[in-house]
Amino acid sequence: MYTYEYPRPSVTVDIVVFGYDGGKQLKMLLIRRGSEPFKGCWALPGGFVDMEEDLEQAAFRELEEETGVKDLYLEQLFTFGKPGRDPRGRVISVAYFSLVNLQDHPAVAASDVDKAEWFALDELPPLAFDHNDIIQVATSRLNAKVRYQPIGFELLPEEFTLGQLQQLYETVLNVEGFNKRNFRTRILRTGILEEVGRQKNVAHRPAVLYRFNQETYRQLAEQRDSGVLRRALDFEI
Amino acid sequence: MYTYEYPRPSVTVDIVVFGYDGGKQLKMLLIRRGSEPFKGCWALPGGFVDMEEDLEQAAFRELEEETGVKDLYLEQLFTFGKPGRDPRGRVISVAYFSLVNLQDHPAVAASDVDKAEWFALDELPPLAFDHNDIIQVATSRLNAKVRYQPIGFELLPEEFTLGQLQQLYETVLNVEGFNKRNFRTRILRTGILEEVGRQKNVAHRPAVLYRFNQETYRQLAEQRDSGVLRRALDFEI
DNA sequence: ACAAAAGTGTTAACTCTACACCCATGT
DNA sequence: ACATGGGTGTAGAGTTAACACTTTTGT
Repeated sequence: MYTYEYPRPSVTVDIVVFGYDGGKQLKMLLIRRGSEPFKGCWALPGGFVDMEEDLEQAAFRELEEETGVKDLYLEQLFTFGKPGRDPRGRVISVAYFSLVNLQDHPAVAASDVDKAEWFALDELPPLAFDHNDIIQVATSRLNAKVRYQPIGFELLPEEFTLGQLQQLYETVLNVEGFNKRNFRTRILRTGILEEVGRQKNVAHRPAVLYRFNQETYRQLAEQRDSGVLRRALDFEI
Repeated sequence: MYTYEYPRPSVTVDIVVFGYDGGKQLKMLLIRRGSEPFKGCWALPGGFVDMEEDLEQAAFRELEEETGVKDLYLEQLFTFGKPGRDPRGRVISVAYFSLVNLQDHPAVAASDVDKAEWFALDELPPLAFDHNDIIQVATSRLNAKVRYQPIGFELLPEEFTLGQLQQLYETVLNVEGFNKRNFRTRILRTGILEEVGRQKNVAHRPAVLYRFNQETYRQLAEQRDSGVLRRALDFEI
């Protein structure tokens, strides 16, 4: 038992993971709750922060424990703390946000009774707590992020074609039929893609495979932030 | 006394308020701590979240209690939770962020022993806790925000000239000598400024006074977010 | 030969940049 | 008259948007 002079809230983390498999739908990683409250209900992976671990560490730990998903990049999203958002009492939750490709993160292990699954974004089940609000904020963030950061880095496999990248952008922005010519010109002029080969065994002209050059990206982002470059690194399509 | 089955962290809010007075420096609102730890040291305004209040409410309350500053717009910045950031034990702090004009928020009341003061950004005193880190994150956020949101809304008095707005942008972006012609064209074409009169009693051609039209801004932002407009509302100067 | 997707050339409309210049006011 | 900051015209460079076209592969 732990005793304090003033009442204290509990602190949790919740993790919103968007996954992409090359199709026309983004997916999201959810778990089925094995215990009360909301037992049997779908929810975002997450749980209580331990006293000696950093918030981000807690997010990595809970995510792996509950879904088996690991080795990803987490970004803090927002902290939800409205009184009453959790029936167990005052619970403040720091939400994290991630983008992964489903090929590299297919494993969805179950810890004990919980179950984890990828859901298409437009077929999400009813969710526990205020997790709909959290997903709403995450979706807005993704839509904003796509305009100024190269999300392909995270959502596509290591090597990809410009066609795949364009399909991804159309999926995330929920539009169709970007002009191929102009999409290519825009992406390539940023200079952050590196040719690494060609497709093999496809029933059409094999596409050039590209890889994101993280180092080039880092340098350009730094130059932009320090004001040297003004209009570089514009991911508006 | 309050007793729990598992240990719990404390949760605080800290508020980063940037102020602008028309000059070449932004200012920041700090308080002098009247109690341990870091007694006598300068720090961001902030304090413990009450059990029945929302996080944002706590930020408003602490800010007013400690500095007298109120009636401002707060935006959540980031949550800092590294173990060891506070000598009192595990303390997780949700940081908020605000922009105000100093004319409308000059009052800097002292609650009991604490003192509150505006400091020029490049003359900040040594700060308590990890408040330097928090300010660092806030400064980055401001620099990013200036590119896609009309910060003049918050940092300038209700009515202002394009000259004042340009001075503000030069201050925030830390550059000099934007081309006046092009600055004007860019700002005016967004359509979010509304003419409200002319300067009086100035020793030069009186400038047109403008006001931000919040309603127009809201509509444009909505259209952009829903994908109707693509390149509207670009605040890149 | 065909289907399928990759990839290219080109042009008219538009936007950006830079610089020079004019304007209205108080002293 | 002049200092001061407000405000405008414009041309050349650069970018965007749109469309039609060519290329390379497997079947």
